[in-house]
Amino acid sequence: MRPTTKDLAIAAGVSLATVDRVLNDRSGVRKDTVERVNQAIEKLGFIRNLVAANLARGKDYRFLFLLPRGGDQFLAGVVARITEANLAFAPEMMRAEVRHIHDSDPHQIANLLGALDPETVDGVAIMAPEFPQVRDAMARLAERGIATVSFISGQISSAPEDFVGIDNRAAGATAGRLMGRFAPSVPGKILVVAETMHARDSLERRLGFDEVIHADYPHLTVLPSLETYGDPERSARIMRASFASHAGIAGVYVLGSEARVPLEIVTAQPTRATIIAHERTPFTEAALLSGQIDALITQDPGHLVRSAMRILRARCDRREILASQEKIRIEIFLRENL
Amino acid sequence: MRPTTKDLAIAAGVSLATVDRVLNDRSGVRKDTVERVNQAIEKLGFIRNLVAANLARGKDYRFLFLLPRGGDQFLAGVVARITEANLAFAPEMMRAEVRHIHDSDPHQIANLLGALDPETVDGVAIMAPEFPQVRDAMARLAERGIATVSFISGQISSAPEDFVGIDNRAAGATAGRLMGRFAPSVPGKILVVAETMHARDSLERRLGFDEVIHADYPHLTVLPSLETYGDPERSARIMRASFASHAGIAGVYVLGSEARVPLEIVTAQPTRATIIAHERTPFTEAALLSGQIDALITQDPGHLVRSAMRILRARCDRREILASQEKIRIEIFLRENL
DNA sequence: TGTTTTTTGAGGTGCGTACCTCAATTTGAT
DNA sequence: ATCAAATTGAGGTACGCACCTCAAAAAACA
Repeated sequence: MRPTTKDLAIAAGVSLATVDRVLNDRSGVRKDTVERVNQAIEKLGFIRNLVAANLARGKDYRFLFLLPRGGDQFLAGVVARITEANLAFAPEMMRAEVRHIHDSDPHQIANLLGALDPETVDGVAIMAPEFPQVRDAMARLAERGIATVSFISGQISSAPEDFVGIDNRAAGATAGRLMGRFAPSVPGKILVVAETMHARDSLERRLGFDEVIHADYPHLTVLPSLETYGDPERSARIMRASFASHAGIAGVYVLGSEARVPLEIVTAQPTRATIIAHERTPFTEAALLSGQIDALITQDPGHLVRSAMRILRARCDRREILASQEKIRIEIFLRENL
Repeated sequence: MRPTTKDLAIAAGVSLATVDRVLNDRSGVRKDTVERVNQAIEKLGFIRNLVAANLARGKDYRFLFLLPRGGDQFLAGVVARITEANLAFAPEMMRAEVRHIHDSDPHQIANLLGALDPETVDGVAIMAPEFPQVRDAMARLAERGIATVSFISGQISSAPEDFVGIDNRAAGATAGRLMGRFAPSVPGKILVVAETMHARDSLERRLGFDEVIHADYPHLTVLPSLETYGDPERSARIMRASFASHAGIAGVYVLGSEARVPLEIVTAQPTRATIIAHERTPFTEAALLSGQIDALITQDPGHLVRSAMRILRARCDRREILASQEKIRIEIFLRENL
């Protein structure tokens, strides 16, 4: 059986009360006593029963996901996974809510973060573009004892362990490698379509993509990124224009998670181009199956959500995480492994 | 706050004892009383606090992983993940041990399974080839109240929800697709190397591989599978023979998880061939990074292990699992997304 | 109707920990 | 040595539930 606090007390030659003081680092214990208890912990291999601890404390973990408002299918998937995770984590006393933000309004975001009450929220996962105000607000949250992680789109400042998401440069490089290997080995042009190049994710993906293409597939020319601004009409217009002005488009790389319009335009062209897109949504899935898309680079929304919650919980408990479980993989989907 | 058994008792108009009898379906409660309690559960949205329940019961979950004896790097990785998972799941009172078996001795395996004591083992994850004896032994385990899942290599009989691992046909198909797209579009031959074609996994992978190649890349000819029987010398010999007798080998597909020898032989050849292998090990990883291997089809050992443990635990608790979390993905690794 | 059987209630104990109080002991400063 | 301050011990209650016992109430039967 696992050693309990009682065993600890006996082994350290102190009382339960003292063990308790050490474990929850309350004041009023001499240094050498603390040391003795810690040695006993080491010696017995004591693992604190967090389950019992939380029972006693009556604690549950309440987390918040701050996500951009928007009709994105990918985001919808994330929200669905949060709902699922609420069920899966209910026995472990974890709950998460979603709150939507205008991702172009740093002021609103900062205000929202500032208004969070440590009494009602234990941790926040934030998906927002980089703004100094947001970064500062996150820092202040930490001071007030609310755990934070950047979610999917990392803040520059954030340390790797505070970021839940993929390495977007590597994701772009992966897309580049696939494009290079899938496209014919003859000179051709690559169209890159993004919602906006103001987002850090897009920039990094493009960077990684270009690196690989330039290094290993010099016969391919990557054209300047087209920005759709999430507007279907604009999207269709600029894409048609590109096809009109560039002959020999061999591939299309859709950076963002909204691939519908770009895809329609491409498939309407007479020549076949290799298409690589990001994120798995009902739409991209169908397109991959039907052969319209050649490959999908994705991150698993379910994993993202659960990972964020586990990390926030570990932060609350001042515990280490199991790094290998929390590393979000850059997944490649072909029709066969969907 | 979440409703407790007390709230339930009040809402149902019965005593705590009766609620307890219903929850743990003990006998001695009239049908309509059971019904009333269940309605109260429904109405309040009562979720039993499994954590407290297990505390009270003093229960912990002890699982067993039955793995083939063998020096395979992939298997070594699995074992390492089990050790890790023991740490990660310790707060949830789950433990797992590894026991090695001779995977060619169904009798020994069946005996071992038969000797398991429900008092000391709550669940078993079994990685073993298909033998009637093993299947029967697994069925008998279930009767004795020990949960079982097939691990990595599924038994024919096993229902999908009793299997933790990937769809090997799809994995083979994925390899086929990559091979088809990576290899030059000119006639060529594909070498397939396996440890043994007696294992179901190998057969299925080959099947999926062939399907895709035949359907979409008719210029490629898939040669009969070479079997290494895990013997490096034999392996080297038959591969050299193949290269000697076949001109124009465009690709090599390494079915099993031991790619070292095949790779050495291939890279010693004057002509460059596309190489696709399975499983991520220190060796294949290095080979992918150095460009010797073109792609890796993998399943995540950490995910496999944790998934098996979560599923076994859910079985013990007679709970549903979160299917999306337990689906093991067929991962594709290129150098860029490693 | 009385009698047996079934069902229900009331209450207790314990799981491993948190957190509280109060008194006893030790320590440090003077 | 003396006194205040810091440290420690002993013991209690609680968390939500499982599991036990015993008695009371209700239902089923004769």
